[in-house]
Amino acid sequence: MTSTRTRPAKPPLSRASIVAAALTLVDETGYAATTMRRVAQAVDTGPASLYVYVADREELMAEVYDLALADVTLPDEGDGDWRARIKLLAGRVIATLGSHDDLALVAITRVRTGRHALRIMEETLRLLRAGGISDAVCPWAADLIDQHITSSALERAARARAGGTREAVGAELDAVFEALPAGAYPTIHALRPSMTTTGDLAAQATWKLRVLIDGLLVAPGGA
Amino acid sequence: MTSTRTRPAKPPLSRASIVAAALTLVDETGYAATTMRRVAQAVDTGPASLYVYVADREELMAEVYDLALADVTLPDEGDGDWRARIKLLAGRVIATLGSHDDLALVAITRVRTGRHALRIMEETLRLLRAGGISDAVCPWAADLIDQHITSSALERAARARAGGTREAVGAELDAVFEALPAGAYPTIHALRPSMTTTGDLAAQATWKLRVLIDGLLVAPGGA
DNA sequence: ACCTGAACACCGTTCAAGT
DNA sequence: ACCTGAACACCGTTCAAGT
Repeated sequence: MTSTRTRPAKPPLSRASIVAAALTLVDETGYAATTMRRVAQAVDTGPASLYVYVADREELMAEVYDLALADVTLPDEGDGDWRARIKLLAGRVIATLGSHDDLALVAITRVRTGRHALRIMEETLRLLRAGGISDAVCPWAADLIDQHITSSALERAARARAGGTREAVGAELDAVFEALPAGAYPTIHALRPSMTTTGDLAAQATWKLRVLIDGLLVAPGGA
Repeated sequence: MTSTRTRPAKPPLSRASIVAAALTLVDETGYAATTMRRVAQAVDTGPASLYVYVADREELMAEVYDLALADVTLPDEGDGDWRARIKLLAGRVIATLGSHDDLALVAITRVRTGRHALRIMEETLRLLRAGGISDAVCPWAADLIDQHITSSALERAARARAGGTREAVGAELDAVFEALPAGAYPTIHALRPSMTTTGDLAAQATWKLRVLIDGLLVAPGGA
């Protein structure tokens, strides 16, 4: 015991500690509420000090995004063929991003060049190529999968945010559909039982990935 | 000439005129820059006055979103079978939304129950059903298509925003890929020629829709 | 040389006070 | 009854002035 301090010195400010604090804040208070001022508060400094380590909020959030992706493990040989592995990988990214509120919004406004984003992109392309998808089409396919991941993560985050009110949201939407004139919207009316009964969300997610990945084989450049 | 006024009286404030002014502002200055204060300025009043006609910015933007969709024409009998028509419809919605900056962001934070959104949803479901997609799966397919429309519109808006700097963006990304160690990212490295050469954007968009729609037939509940 | 208090130029929304 | 000026509680970012 060379020190008599009863509380540890707070860690010195650094880019990594700021990014980590921001991710925690995203989880605790949401993406929109994670402001530069609140992040500064979380690391016990003033907002101006953050700008020594990050250029702006967008850059900070891009770092937070990539930190979140660090949790994604790549599928391995035991996980099946290339299609099964791509589906598994995409599912994992959706689950991970979707658990951090609207963090996936970063993908909409930013080209992501972070370490983990690249790691996942490399593996996606590798699997596509292993599956015989032509070189010209691989980037298109990866982009399509990435679009699906982003929108699905945001959908999942919205659902998580609704949380306990999930039934309320479903009921509200069902009420909208019920109120629609059956003459003008016959199909919505007829499908109403299946429209709101989101039923098995996992089955729906799996089905979507199947359409996307198995659909690669029917498009030109597919096999 | 019963009036001697040299300038017409400005139209009285109304929900419709506010929404129309907001859409114009989105086109001229962008989605994020379309603030309540600027919309108020455009209709020659103070920001507080808007709240007589709309509950908040989110509701206003939902109205703007639906107004934009008014421009989308549904395909007709001459446009081919159900798959061709769904692709055509989706393509039109993507083109329309994508031409109004990030207006498609509305779809991420909101359940859209506007007149035109419902009109398009009804037609999508009708075509899916006409194609023999099972009732249980139709809502899933419509949702998948809707996700694709939203993310593609946002991608297109981002590209339009880059505008003249398109080559610069591509070159920047290519530089990132080139700088990657070929050892750690062999596939990205190998595919680099095809990665940035976005080549024919229209062909890519068509290819994606083909994967999605033709993929419906290979998934369970498809035919 | 490094850090930051205070300020700048904005936001969305509310509500008391006017007409 | 309807409308709105002024205020409230925030933002992201900058920079002069400190240590």
